[in-house]
Amino acid sequence: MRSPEDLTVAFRAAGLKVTPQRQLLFRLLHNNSSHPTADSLFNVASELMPGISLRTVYQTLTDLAEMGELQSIEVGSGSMRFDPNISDHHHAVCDTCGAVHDVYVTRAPELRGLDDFSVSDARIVYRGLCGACSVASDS
Amino acid sequence: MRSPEDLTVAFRAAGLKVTPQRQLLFRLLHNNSSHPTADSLFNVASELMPGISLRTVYQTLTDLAEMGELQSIEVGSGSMRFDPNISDHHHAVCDTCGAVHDVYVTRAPELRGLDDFSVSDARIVYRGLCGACSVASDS
DNA sequence: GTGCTAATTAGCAATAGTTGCAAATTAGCA
DNA sequence: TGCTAATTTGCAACTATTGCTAATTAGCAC
Repeated sequence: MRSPEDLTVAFRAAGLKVTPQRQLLFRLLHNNSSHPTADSLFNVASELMPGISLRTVYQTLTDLAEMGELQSIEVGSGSMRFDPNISDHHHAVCDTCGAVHDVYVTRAPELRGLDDFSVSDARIVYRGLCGACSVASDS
Repeated sequence: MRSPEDLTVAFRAAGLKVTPQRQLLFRLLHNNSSHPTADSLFNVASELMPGISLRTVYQTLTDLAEMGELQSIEVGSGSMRFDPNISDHHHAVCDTCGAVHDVYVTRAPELRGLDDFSVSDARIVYRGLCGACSVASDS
């Protein structure tokens, strides 16, 4: 995702308005690698801007995703997560703490059984134990 | 997933009862590669056994998944899908018709950025156009 | 076959996450 | 400064799923 400043320009160029709510969300998402849900973002945003609505958070996330500034990912936690890292990468989810980590895959897997299918996107979700939880379970 | 006959034995061995509802679902799932949702199974089951409850379909799917006879998969369609194919494979989803196909991957991808994470499972979801939809869009 | 008991079913309420809608507000332009 | 379309908010609605409970039933012992 681009910087809040760049997004301000991009939003205006797309005929979208730049409101204080959106600026706040731009800042909260920039360089955010926590893969937040709409709700967790709403909680943080509410501290800084009491009265902001969850609906607005959803709306802005949808706008950003439509502009290609965000990736929305599903990792089986029940709610959608948003990732401002739009480089080609995948995700690893800790079964214990639920944390989501970015993963880069160097060798594209080779497919079988996909004779008649043109692939436009591939997403890998790894599951397992993250470092911290793996240490915690040694006892 | 094992045959309805084998599942009957396995359920009883696990202290679970084998009801007509469950037997019907065993049959509907056996060799089923359509990756059905609970609701789509319920619709088919209702034709054959009017009065069967959606709740029972969910319950039986949960039981089968817990016994390792079914894989539950999420492909972003909003609802869980169930796959009686429990061999090591992945899925390809057509963006046009929504059909889900089984995919086998021969070469495990090599990871970067996962220093401290012990992977226990990996799931790949491909998106694109299936053969039929790709033909249909040539015009 | 009969009876017992725990498992199951069905129906409905409840929940979580998300989206639709409409009135009031506001950004951004002329 | 004023206009207008975009936005925000609050709430209702919606979908997929699970919780709960009374009534039913499978499967065992006899």
